[in-house]
Amino acid sequence: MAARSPAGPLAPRLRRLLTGTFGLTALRDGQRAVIERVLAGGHTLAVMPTGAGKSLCYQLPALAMAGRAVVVSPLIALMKDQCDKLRELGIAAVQVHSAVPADELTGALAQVADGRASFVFVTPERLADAGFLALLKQQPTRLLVVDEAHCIAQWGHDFRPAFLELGAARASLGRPTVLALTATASPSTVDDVCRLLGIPRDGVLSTGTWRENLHYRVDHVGDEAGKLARLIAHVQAAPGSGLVYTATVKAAEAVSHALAVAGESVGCYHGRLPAAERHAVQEAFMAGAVRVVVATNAFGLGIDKPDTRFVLHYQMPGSLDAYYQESGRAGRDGGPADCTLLFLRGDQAVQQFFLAGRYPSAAELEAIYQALHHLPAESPGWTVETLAAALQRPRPKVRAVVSLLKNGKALAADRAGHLRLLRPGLVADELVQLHAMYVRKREQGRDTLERMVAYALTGQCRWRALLDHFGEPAPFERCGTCDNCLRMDAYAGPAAADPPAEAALAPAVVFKPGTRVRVRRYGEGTVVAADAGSVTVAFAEGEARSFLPDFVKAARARRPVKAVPTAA
DNA sequence: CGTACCCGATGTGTT
Repeated sequence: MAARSPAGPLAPRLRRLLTGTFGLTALRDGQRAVIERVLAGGHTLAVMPTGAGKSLCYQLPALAMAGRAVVVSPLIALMKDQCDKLRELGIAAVQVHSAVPADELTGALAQVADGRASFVFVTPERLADAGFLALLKQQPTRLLVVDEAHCIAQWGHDFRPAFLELGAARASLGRPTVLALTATASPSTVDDVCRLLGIPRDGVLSTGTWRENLHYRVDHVGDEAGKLARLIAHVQAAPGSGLVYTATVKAAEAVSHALAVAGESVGCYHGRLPAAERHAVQEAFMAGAVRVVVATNAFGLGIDKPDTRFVLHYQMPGSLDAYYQESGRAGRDGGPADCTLLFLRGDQAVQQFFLAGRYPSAAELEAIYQALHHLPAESPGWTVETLAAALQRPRPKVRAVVSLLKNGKALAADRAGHLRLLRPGLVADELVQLHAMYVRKREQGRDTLERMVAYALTGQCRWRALLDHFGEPAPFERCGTCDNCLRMDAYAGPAAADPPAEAALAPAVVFKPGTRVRVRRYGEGTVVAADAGSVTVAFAEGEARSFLPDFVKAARARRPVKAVPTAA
């Protein structure tokens, strides 16, 4: 999967473009392999960290191909940025989204229709619009770029289903070369993206996830008050700029207030703030006028402050993907940075709550499907909006169901957005089958959350846990810098250097093979093997399973036995 | 208890 630059000089036309148009003398690691593969027509998913020069990976081949590139981006702000930069280079770039002023939009659409625009920046919602797609199809598209492609997996199945319709859009555009770009992708995300966009397995080029300057740690806390006190102490002790992530708007406001009271230079950022205020907080953070920003996951995409020295999580996110994305915003300048998760077991419930409301229920699917059989009064057909209003359901849910039915070829939308059933009269069984995807997604979501918790509870090297999750081999035995590695060093005995003051017993205990233990929900068994990260237990039925040490207790004592350190 | 686009309703200030 590693992106390796092929030997030999760069093709002259690429070199001319690189120096002439972009004023650069050389390509960076990983860029060349992506660019040459795309130029050869290979569908590609490029996984490279923020700041590694992802933009050039699509801009250079698009110009070299001398055809049009359609660039899908999840955020209007990102599109504006990229579009403006290309225009400054004298390149014909247009953008089509709701924030484009009417006069500019007219010109942009004209340039889309007659093919003058070399780059067309669009939201996935635009690309799902039949009217816009028809306009786009008047001219050939050579390259389809999907920026921040992990959004397909992260948002496509519920929050912004238009991402899942990229598959249909691609087919409709005549299957141009596809280039998907992202900074983080676990195997399951890679799978989603590749399947939707028709990217083959060998089209995944990755520069690797490990960054030795990030120091991970998990602080286990017993209650909310203790957590807040710990957070304040952390922030006060930490040098430089930093981010504090919370799971809710309410917590973001409470935590930023508490930090302000404690005398910290702090801003607050979440999706419920007016755009102007969000902008002001972001600018102040970037300029260093505010040292710390407390934010929900609204703060992230497109933000790059390389000298961010710490990222603290006040509440766990719902997945290790999200945790790595957010914590990975620290230390992009290569300098040392701390990534700390304040772990309170009860915080898992917040994520479970989000998960419970994420996907439409079978009853919702049924109600929406049935309503589509009857035309609304005095109207040529249902739209997502009128349907949501008539059924008094949240619009995101209606959108998700409509998208599911479209992908199942049971529904189509015309250019005005009116919905038409292609397969009326589906029986309950067939609807259940359609709904099965949501059931699977919910189960997946539970597993994903469990893995986040497992990361917090593990006694193994944090970087190993992260790399395992991203399906990458670790280039080391232990990172040597995370909290667990420091603890293991402390265990190693007096020979080791001074154990750090914060080194305490890991929450995980290590059981000797042969110990009788009791496992929650599984009953009594015998330890077969164990390390700091997991315990394998054999049960009477002859089956052996592995568990997190926290779930395993000594059979008689009914409480964790004292840690028996094995050779670390 | 979170994440964004989009679009139409309503409001504000200019000619």
